[in-house]
Amino acid sequence: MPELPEVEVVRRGLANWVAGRTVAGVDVLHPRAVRRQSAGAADFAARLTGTTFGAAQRRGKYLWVPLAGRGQGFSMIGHLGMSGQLLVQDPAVPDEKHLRVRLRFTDGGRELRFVDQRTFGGLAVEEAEDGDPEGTPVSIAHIARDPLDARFDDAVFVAALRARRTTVKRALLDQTLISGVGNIYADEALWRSRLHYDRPSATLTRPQAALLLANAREVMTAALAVGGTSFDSLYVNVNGESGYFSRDLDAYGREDEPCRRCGTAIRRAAWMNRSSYFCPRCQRVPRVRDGG
DNA sequence: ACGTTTTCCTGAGCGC
DNA sequence: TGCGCTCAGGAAAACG
Repeated sequence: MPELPEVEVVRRGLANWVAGRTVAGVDVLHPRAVRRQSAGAADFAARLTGTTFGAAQRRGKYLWVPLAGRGQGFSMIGHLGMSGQLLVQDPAVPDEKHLRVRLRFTDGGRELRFVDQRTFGGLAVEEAEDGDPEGTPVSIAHIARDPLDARFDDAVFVAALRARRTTVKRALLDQTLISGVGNIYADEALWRSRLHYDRPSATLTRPQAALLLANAREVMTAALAVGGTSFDSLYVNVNGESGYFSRDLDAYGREDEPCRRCGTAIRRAAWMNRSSYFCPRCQRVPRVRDGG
């Protein structure tokens, strides 16, 4: 499942393979893949055709490519959802089963393909913030910066986390508070911080909140260094290759396996229609003292 | 206004 | 063999 490190790997692939190339044509094979485009698939194709791609950017799990030439002032935004892939593929390679969008280039070289089994992801051409050299799409203004962004403000995050009336894992997954963290890296950051997912965020001390942030940053940096986390063929880089971080996970997906700190069996709990993996010994919810 | 729940989607895996 | 069920989960809309 693509979270920050996986999306960053894809962003780098786009920067390497499609920057400076001009779009010759667009095939939308599934309208749901461009549902963010309010005027529809034909509008998506028309807005891209003839534009030149700039350097790919990323915020959290969103990525985008600023457009130049006749697309000036707009960006192509993408989100991989759960199973989205952006592949740079030789035109001779047969269509993937779940190919949703194809972009062909004027140089006749490798095309860009958006492949997505579950169709939670998508592409769109959107207006960029006025005068922003990075072409940040207006529609993601509400997404917080991510912890690998030089402009992420640690002190603001720590204060906001402690001000929230919610639980700590919900807060980690709230992209308006901190972006890029999904279920896998949330569980990993909590494990490293010895915090239970249902811990009320307002009960964290300032050092605990700072440690949680540092651990989230650290685990995502480590994952990025080895190409991200892959469990199956659903997450790959633009060349179709998997990452290797899954072997280094300490909590996620390790139900019944021994905690690498204390040996206690890792537990999986149903949580918000998904799963939370945690060590029942290292990560306890502090008992709420009753009234007295 | 804010926090919580629902909704979207498809394929793998499993019990019967 | 096939059917129905559960699970995977990001983010925005809908809800309270």
